[in-house]
Amino acid sequence: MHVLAAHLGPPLALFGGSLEHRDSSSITREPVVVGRRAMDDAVLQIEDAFGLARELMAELHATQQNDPAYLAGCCQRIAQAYLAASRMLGPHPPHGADDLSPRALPPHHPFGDGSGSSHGHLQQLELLRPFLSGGGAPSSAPFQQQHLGRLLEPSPFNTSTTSPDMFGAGTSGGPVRRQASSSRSSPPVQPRQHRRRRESGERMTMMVPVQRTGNTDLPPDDGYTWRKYGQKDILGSRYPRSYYRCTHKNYYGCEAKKKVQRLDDDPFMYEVTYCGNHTCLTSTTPLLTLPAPTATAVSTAAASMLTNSPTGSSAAILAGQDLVMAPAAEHPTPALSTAIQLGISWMPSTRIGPGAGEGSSRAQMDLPAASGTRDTEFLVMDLADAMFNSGSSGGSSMDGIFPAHHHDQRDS
DNA sequence: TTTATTTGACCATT
DNA sequence: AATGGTCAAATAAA
Repeated sequence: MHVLAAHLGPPLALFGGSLEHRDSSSITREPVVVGRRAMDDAVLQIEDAFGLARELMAELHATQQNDPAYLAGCCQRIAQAYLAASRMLGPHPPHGADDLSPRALPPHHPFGDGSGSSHGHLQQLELLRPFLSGGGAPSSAPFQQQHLGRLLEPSPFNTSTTSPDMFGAGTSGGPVRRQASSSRSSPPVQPRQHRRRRESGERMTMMVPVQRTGNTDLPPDDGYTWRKYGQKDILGSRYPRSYYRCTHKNYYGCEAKKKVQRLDDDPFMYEVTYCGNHTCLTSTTPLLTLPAPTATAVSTAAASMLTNSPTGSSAAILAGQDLVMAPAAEHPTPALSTAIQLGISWMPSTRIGPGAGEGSSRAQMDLPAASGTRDTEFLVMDLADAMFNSGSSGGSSMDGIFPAHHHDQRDS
């Protein structure tokens, strides 16, 4: 419960906020003709399905797996994911596929719309998975995946096996573009694989005020650690746009990204666009400082958020540690409010030390607090998590902890 | 020495 | 061709 609530922090707040639900039309597609893009999407879909299956496999050997309803839900999600892939690959859906007719988005894509289908509720819960870190039924072991996710190795599809263009185009194998300035002897130069700009489907945009303390040039911390990988001047915008990816990409293959851009007409406000979901799972420990909400309340909040129109006029503003419901907000459900409050409470405890602003991308250290309700396993998890978060994100110091997780050699 | 940021080039998409 | 997104060498910072 604590653990679940921990991940209802800032990210969950996004769902009640001034989101712009952007839909990439390329995701909703007709599968009849399997073109290259459709094929790519199908592969991604399969990867997603496989990831879910892996999670279930890992969980089967974990501690709390004997909830039939929960397991059934897991199986159903996996089946949905595979069926989605199947549909993308051909015009003839398998028998009974309609019942499980998935969405056009990958099963755990955070920002799918999940509306209008009979299984919308399930989808909606699934959409929250990266934020809830528990995609199961609300009343059944809702936070198992919190730990499950950390036990998981990086998914195979997060390596270069299936997406070499995205993950394997590093200095080790890919073409060297700046050979003139490179002192290394370059390996046999192959034609650079065209970088496929993965269609992340939908993105979520929110307005975030500048930090009110410290360096106001930094966009506020959102609870995750990010590493800046680019900056671009945008046509018609006074301020450049910054590109961030999750700091933990190299170890957990976390593909979460975000773009941050200052608004022209309001320099004290940032537009933050999140793309992709976190597979790294950030620290669970901040939860310990919270009063424990019921799993039902949290799950209801999540579902309520998602059943509300994502493009609704409710404007949640994440202001560093504050999340403010703008006056224009439509009537948020009580559960929604609860979840948002959880998010608020979560923020301050996640940062220790200077440079906590996201711009600095400094590591965070979350020390596990004593809790009589958590068993030893959880404490070990927290310890590992603390190590995870305290360690540098890309360096060799992590090798001793997660030696097997080095799939992306690009910038290591 | 290690890690993060900067920044210009490259690439995909429109 | 224009534009936005990403890569990766160079550089800065810790």
